[in-house]
Amino acid sequence: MTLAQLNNKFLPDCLDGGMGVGYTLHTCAINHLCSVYRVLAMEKVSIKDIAKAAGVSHSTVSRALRESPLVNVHTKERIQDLACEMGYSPDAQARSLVTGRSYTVGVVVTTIADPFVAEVVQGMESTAHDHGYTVILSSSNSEPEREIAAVEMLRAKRVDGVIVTSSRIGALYLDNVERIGAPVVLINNHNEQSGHYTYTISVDNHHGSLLATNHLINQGHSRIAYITGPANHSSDTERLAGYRQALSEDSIPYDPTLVVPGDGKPVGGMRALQALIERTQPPSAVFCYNDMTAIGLLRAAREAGISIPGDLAVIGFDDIPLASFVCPPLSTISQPKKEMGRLAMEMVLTLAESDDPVRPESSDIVVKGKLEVRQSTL
Amino acid sequence: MTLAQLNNKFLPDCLDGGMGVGYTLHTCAINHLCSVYRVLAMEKVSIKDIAKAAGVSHSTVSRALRESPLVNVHTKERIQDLACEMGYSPDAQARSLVTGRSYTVGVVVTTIADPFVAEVVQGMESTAHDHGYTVILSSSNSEPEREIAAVEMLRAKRVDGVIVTSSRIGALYLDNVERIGAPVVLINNHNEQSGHYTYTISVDNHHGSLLATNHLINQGHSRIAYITGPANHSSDTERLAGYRQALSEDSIPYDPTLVVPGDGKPVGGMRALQALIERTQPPSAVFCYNDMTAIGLLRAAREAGISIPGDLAVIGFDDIPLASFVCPPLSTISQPKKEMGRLAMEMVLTLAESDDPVRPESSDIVVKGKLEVRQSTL
DNA sequence: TTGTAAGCGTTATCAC
DNA sequence: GTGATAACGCTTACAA
Repeated sequence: MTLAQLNNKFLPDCLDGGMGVGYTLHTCAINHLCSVYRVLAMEKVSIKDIAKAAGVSHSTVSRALRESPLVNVHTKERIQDLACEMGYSPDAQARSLVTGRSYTVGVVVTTIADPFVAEVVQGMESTAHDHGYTVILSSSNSEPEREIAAVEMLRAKRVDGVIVTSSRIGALYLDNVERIGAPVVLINNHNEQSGHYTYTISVDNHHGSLLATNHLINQGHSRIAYITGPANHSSDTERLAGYRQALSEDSIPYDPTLVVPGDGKPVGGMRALQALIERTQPPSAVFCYNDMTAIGLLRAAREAGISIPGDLAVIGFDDIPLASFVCPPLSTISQPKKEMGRLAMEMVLTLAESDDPVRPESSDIVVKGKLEVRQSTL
Repeated sequence: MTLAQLNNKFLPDCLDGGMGVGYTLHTCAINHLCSVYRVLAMEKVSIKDIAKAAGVSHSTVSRALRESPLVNVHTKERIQDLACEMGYSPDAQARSLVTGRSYTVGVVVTTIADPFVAEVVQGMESTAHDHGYTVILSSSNSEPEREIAAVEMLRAKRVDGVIVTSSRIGALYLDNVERIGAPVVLINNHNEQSGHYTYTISVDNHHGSLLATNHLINQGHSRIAYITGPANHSSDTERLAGYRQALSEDSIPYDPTLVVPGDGKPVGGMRALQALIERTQPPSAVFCYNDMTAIGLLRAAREAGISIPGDLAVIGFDDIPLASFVCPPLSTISQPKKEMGRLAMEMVLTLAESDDPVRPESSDIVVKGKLEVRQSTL
């Protein structure tokens, strides 16, 4: 059976919908047809191959495949069937080369293994998907040079936009941002001296901190400790400030020795608990920079025989999925993670799709966290 | 100052290393130079622009930028400096179009918010990075048609390979796999009737199940329940089989009523506990399909006032990060998640880079889990 | 050592 | 309606 003969056997309902971007081709029934087609499909079939087989020019094929009205409905169908039979898959790169849009956005994270990050990324991916975009994932491991290398790589891949979570890069970054050509939005940016000419999504750390500290105060605590996060993160500075404001609003004197250093990870929380219980006058409650810190603290407390919340009330920040499953379930400030991912993606797509060459100077969305009361403070 | 004049001001140490793929361009000191360059960088600069500025042909530029030996060392330097100054970024898509390699692999997951998946993906991403590849992430939400659409999209993006985790697609898939043109490796494939002409990485479910059940038996238990995972997953079938074999090896009669349905999620575990304690003769130990199930069960037990492991010993499967932090810390079978991600990525890259057109019929790597004893069984 | 030209798979602008 | 033809930015023979 020759190719010409096969080409005459058109399948009627080969396509199950408009081809649009051409991703629905797979549904055609040809899958189960003559194995000769398999072989044909092996060799990448291009628009030109279809043109040759259909006896038309490649531009006609292009039009037919993109549902252009500028093509005879009959030949359009014929071409679509043929494309389907031959196992055609449009080359997104070639298309991007001429259209200038890749329908791809780059996402730079510290590590995807961080449950907080993972949920944010899920929000991003799903909204990207809804808009017909795909996501390139890149990890920075919190190393600035890896982060900037990732951005450069994304530039080479001609992404339509970039989202960076928990960026460590500040002023140095901005120069690169201007060169990248695609919009860059930062989510929970951790750098102190940024905040000019950028697009950001971030949680209101100060507000969340007020919620957490006030909750502890309302529970009757007045000796309240704060375990810090990693140094030089603006989020930590802001959370500390909120903690101090809550204290002062209730006329509770601020005791700097009750601020003990952590690192945003369980081990930091474990060490912090040690430091706290060694004090002559330990606190009755503690507000931790984040849930991971609180969870480490919880674990150390269990090992040290300290009852939570009896001896010590504990509240965290983030509301990672783990928080409600630890023992006791952890009170915390819930960040709308998926929502933030969604917002970041929508912002970057809006920027990418605006044909207005001059973008707004900056755009910063601040979302508010929510107090989640669980057993660790009751 | 004209472009020509600027072009004469070559920066000496503009590049800090071999250009290779051209991702190190950003490090050049020009960042802080004349703002005229900024403007130039705004308009995408191509190899031809550099050629024009340098007064050579664009092929010479191409060679210079790729460290080809076929170019005068002096002009090479001149061109590299120029490229750097002008803020050149190579177009990976254009390059891919001609070389046929995109240095990109697609990763399809159920959801990245699953901590198990996230860790596997981290293993993938980091080894991809080490090999100079990038990762496109796509979520299937466990919906077969979304999964297959994702694969089709990846085909359009001309990825060099695809990794699918926890695939639900079976025979139907294989046809598509043959058409994709790029190697596809499945990791912890969940489909019953697959297992021919594919490349897979999976954990030895049967073996892990033996470990878990034997551990419970060694602890003196003989009434041991099993909470199943989602229906029709081969992993569940295999774990159940391992459980049964362990029982029979110790001459413990198999009681089908001790196998209660779960769904692989906490809620399934919570419901399962309810079912167990309502029995006249409840089990003294329970082996859960996975950690999420066990964690739900733990929580329900706490609420029902059942002591773990006093009243009921519990063991899970997976060893997600959460497992060691719940209360009591959960005994489980640890899957080498990052390792599996690494193996999958290396397999797909090996397949992609082998210029041998005929690939091995199939290649299946089975890794063994490890018993992780914690307080929930002691 | 360098330049010319062809081509990768598209879309887009013209004519016809 | 359709078909040449020219891009898009790059690599790579083949010539010079």
